[in-house]
Amino acid sequence: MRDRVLAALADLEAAGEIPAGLDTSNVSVEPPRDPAHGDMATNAAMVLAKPAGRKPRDIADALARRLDSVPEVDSATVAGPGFLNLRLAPSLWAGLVEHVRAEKAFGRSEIGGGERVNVEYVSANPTGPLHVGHVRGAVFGDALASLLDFTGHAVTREYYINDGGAQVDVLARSVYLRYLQAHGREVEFADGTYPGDYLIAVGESLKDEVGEAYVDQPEDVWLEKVRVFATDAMMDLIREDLRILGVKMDMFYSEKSLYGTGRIETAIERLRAQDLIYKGTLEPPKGKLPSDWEPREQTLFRSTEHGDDVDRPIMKSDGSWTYFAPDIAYHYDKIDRGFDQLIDVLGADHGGYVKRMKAAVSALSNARVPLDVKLCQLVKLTKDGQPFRMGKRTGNFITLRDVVDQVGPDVTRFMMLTRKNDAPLDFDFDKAVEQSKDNPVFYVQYAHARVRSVMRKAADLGVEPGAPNLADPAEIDVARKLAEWPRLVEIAARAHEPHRVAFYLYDLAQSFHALWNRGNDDASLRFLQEGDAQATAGKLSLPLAVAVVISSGLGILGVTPAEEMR
RNA sequence: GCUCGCAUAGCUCAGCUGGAUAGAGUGUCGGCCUCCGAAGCCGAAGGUCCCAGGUUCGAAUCCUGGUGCGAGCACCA
Repeated sequence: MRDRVLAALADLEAAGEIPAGLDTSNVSVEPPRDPAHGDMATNAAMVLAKPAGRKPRDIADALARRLDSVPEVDSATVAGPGFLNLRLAPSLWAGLVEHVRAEKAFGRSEIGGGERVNVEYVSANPTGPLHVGHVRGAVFGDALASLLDFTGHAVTREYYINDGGAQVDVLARSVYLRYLQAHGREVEFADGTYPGDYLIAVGESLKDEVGEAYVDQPEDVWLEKVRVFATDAMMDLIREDLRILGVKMDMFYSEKSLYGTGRIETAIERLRAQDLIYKGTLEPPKGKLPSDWEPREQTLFRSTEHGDDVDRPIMKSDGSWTYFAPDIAYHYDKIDRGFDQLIDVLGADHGGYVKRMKAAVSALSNARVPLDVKLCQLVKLTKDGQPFRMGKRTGNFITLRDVVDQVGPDVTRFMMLTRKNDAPLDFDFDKAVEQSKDNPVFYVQYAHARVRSVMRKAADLGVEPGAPNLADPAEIDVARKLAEWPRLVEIAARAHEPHRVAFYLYDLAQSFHALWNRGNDDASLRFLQEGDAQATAGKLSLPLAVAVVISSGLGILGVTPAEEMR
């Protein structure tokens, strides 16, 4: 439609009514907020008034005369300060609905242009099963990846395994204690070990594997072996957790695999070549000083050159790498693999980490590869009106499995996407289980199920969908909502905001339910026209088109469209 | 103290990257099932879009400065 308007503008230009060479990039042609204004509206006259040296109303009038003669436009009227409202012919809506019904890929786009995008998400430490805090990031990252895929990007979904740091040693020692326990020894879980019950089984299977080989042996005999054994076991747990949530990764990338290969050194050298690495002593942090602060000379990355607030240590004073160094190497590896864009999905507690990582990626890629870090805020779990508390110390926390077992993967995923990622999310267990209208998942699935129900009945009657016949405002309303889908997908993809899809689906379901209920009052609006196969055929395309969009939208979110509600 | 994020109806939140009279859900009040599934629909009431400036035809949206809340802030990842 925008093309029509631009063509009309070109006509005006040719006719000498407006000056040539105007910048039309700000001209928008969109459905207006208030449908009473028309089907489409353009701000062309207001945008162009100033550069053209004409009054907005004059341009709008001239444009209206041109557009009136376009066949798809029923009427073009000037309103307000210079808006041009277009009323489109019903036949155009019918054509759209038919298109959507026949074209299952409606909404898919190629705006990504095959750009290679790496989405890293979850990346939970391999020290235990995933808990609720991880679920949000997992669902968000997964939906974002699907959204980018839907819009023509070549997406890689990736999990970074932090198996190189001190926390996996802690894990290994904790498993060792369980191993001793499996041999009947009395053990004590000191601070700084993981007491979770989930390690009992790991200790036992370690016993099955090595027998008594590690009992009463010094740490240097078993630590390395137990670490590998334990992290493998934890990753199996995590993979299983992801599976029940319906998250599929393309790639698990091990931090440990970076060590001893010179890759960290290579990445650091690359920074050094740009004079971004130096030895120095950081200023103490402003405000409250940590009690044990003392100045230390460290190897630092000059991240301030790339927008960070202070330079960051990459090497500890004892000469070993900080966690930041392998992270730099890991991101360098992503750049090296040829990605055009990187996205990290992290928990909100990593906020302080964003600038330094962006600085590193900017430096390593000569500012070629953008890194977008999406921080997911906390999930506040409530049940019976009471907040759930998780104690990491006690090893007592709500696991992903607890949530999925109780409410199912579909509800879990949808609920996690009903808030934008940078706002905290309330997850109410009772409502999630309740399956009532408080629960938006069911509202959307219900719409889909209603369509399927109609189709089953139509099939019984032997009626096939035919050319759509739309007349009633409620029908046009649904069609209009469908027409927004491709544009919404593009906006959501550009903004990296999959939650927009969830809200859109709710809106679409709403206008569909409204139409459905209009059928209660007005029999002519029912999809199944009793005893009139031809009329029924004309009605079936619209609900089918709705089902097409709902299922591809839910597909992006990773939620199953329901065939029927039970 | 610094950094990042958030602030919109009683409550929980959308708001299409600057458009017209700011929208849903929930709660309150009032209606709709001999009917393709009422797990639904329709209507009413409810607003200083945190405050103050600025940018322009036009601001909830962009900029500056405040206020409040949250998260983070040197050899932990």
